[in-house]
Amino acid sequence: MVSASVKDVAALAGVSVGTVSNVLNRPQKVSAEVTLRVQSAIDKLGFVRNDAARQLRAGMSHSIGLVVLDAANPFFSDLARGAEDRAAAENFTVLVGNSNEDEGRESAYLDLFEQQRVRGVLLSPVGNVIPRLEQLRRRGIPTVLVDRQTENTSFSSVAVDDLAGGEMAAAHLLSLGRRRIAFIGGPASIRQVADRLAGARKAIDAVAGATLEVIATESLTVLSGRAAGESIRSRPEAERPDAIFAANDLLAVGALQGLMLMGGVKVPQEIALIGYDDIEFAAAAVVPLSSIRQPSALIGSTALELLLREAASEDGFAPTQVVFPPELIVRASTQG
Amino acid sequence: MVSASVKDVAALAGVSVGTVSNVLNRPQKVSAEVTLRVQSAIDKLGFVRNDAARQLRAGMSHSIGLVVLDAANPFFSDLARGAEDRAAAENFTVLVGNSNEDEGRESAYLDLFEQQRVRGVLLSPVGNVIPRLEQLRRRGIPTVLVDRQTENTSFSSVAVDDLAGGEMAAAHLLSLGRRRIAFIGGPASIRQVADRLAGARKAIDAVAGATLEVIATESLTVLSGRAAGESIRSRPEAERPDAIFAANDLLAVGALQGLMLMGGVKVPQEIALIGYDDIEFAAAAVVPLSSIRQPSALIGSTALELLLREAASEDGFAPTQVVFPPELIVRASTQG
DNA sequence: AACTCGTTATGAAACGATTCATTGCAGTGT
DNA sequence: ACACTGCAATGAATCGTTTCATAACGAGTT
Repeated sequence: MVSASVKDVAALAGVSVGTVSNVLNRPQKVSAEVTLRVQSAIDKLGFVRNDAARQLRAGMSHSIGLVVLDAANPFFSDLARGAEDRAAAENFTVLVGNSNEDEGRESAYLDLFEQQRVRGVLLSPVGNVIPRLEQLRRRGIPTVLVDRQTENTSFSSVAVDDLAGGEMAAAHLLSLGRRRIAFIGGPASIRQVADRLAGARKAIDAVAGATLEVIATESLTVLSGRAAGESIRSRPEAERPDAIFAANDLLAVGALQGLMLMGGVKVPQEIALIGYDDIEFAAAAVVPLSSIRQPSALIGSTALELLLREAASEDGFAPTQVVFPPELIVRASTQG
Repeated sequence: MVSASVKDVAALAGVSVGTVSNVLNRPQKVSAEVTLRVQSAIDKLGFVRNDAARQLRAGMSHSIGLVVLDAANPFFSDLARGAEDRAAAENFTVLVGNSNEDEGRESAYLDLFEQQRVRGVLLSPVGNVIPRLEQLRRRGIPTVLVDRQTENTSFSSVAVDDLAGGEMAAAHLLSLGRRRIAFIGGPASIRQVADRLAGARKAIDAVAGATLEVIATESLTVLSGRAAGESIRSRPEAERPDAIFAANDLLAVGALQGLMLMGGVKVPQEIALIGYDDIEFAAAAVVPLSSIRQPSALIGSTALELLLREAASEDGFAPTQVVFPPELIVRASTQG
């Protein structure tokens, strides 16, 4: 026998299976003496509940499915952590799937979660999943979208206001007296990039004499940022911007390297620099980076809470859109 | 009714439940005509298999549990990816738990995995878990240790030879003609750190006139590395080492920053620098970093394969220890 | 016509935990 | 002595899938 069942425990303790179950789930219903006997039988046999049987009977699992775009991205691992901690507090487990920005993998994880009868799904979507999510909902599995504001208000979502974040970053640079601002970022097809740029433009348009230059990059990586930084450094001094807003911290770190290479441009004296995301590495850069912080863990925990509330309520739950404000973190790269 | 069962499908298709199950699991046993009828019933009802019921019947799940020390560490996320990909190929799912170097969380995940009746566990251990693993084994759940060579040969393990890696790194520096080597790393209680240092010492002792200086750090972070780098830069030129081996890439990146600050020490002209792990960021550093690459994804996939083999075999499986050789990656920080 | 295969399809049993209507029993009150 | 209350414990039924011994049926052999 590989593992003991309630039946074995009941036999050894000389009680019925129902009583064993009561000891496990409603201890107050069972007399102290019997509880003791059952407990010692459990210990002796090394009994461990079979989750599959519990779930089958319960009809639903105690798990939440989470699909992220990129498990290696600190933003998502923080988000996942936030969700997991919140879930643990409610006695739920989070199953994490990494779609790697691939629609096929995303879909495979949704299938898996459906088979597992998860209580709900947290999703940072790749493609147009709305029809699939509507199907899930019809089968009693609610979804909350994370890191994406959606036009479709029939689903709950938790996101950060990237427009406000972009505005905040640009306004900070303007408040330092900088007027020739460069935005580094791309591809423009990524919503976050577009929103952050739009926010920056809004702030800059509001100040007379301030100009915005957009330096497009192919990706949101350190390498792309470095190339952008180097191209700025190689310009005649008069043609350089006096401040840079990078669409994320990886770009900013790269830009910093590109600018400082060979005793080049001084940051922040000649060019002030601000990034976005406030990843752990930002504070540890050669010149500690100012950044716009996103409450990644809070996004995760909030999304999970919304999801559980939605799952608990009978149909007719009103979808809720939560948008967090970003936060400005000032460090050396925009000081002095 | 929230979701349809085989019974509903059978009724609609006008066949027995056994036949529906056969369509799902042994299609060749069922006539084409019936298969068609069942399939269309499945589609019409939106039937989705209930995994809990399958598992209950099967007695074991199709999942593998994986507990890592730090989900945010690229090394572990790569390892997890390797394991997941290999698992997917065998139709298994990997449940990832993050112990965050906490014994309590580690233990909680092992409990959870046991309740889920996972097929096996992949573990990067925190404390002394051997007794717990022996208990698991007695209950039919095998374990493979990852990223840890263990004296205890009763369990399979997959790891990298850190001694050889350290030796390789130091030998590379020596081959450049450098003789005053500094090792940056700590705390010494971490086995990986100790092994890498021991390997370096071995290589250095073999070369007459070569010296090794150990600069202890509190942690394996960018910040610690930077402090070490700055302390070296602030020395009189004659007392500086001519090469540095950092215990991991985060330290190396930090050291690089500390050295280059304010047009300081030139890397690699004045001081050559090599790190360890070959994280993605290493290639993107101000001066691209040489490093010792660990095959993280390969470790994950190999561990998973060992585990499945062990799980499939009846008792009496001979535990296997796999040790991978590290690989030297030469970049600008040790060239020229 | 009786028979043996071979191919399909059947449906009851089993997996293990939980639930709930029911029973047993001791104690109270009349 | 009887009824009543309340607490403990019982055990059969249930969840949905898979399995396997059995049945049904048609085709081919004698």
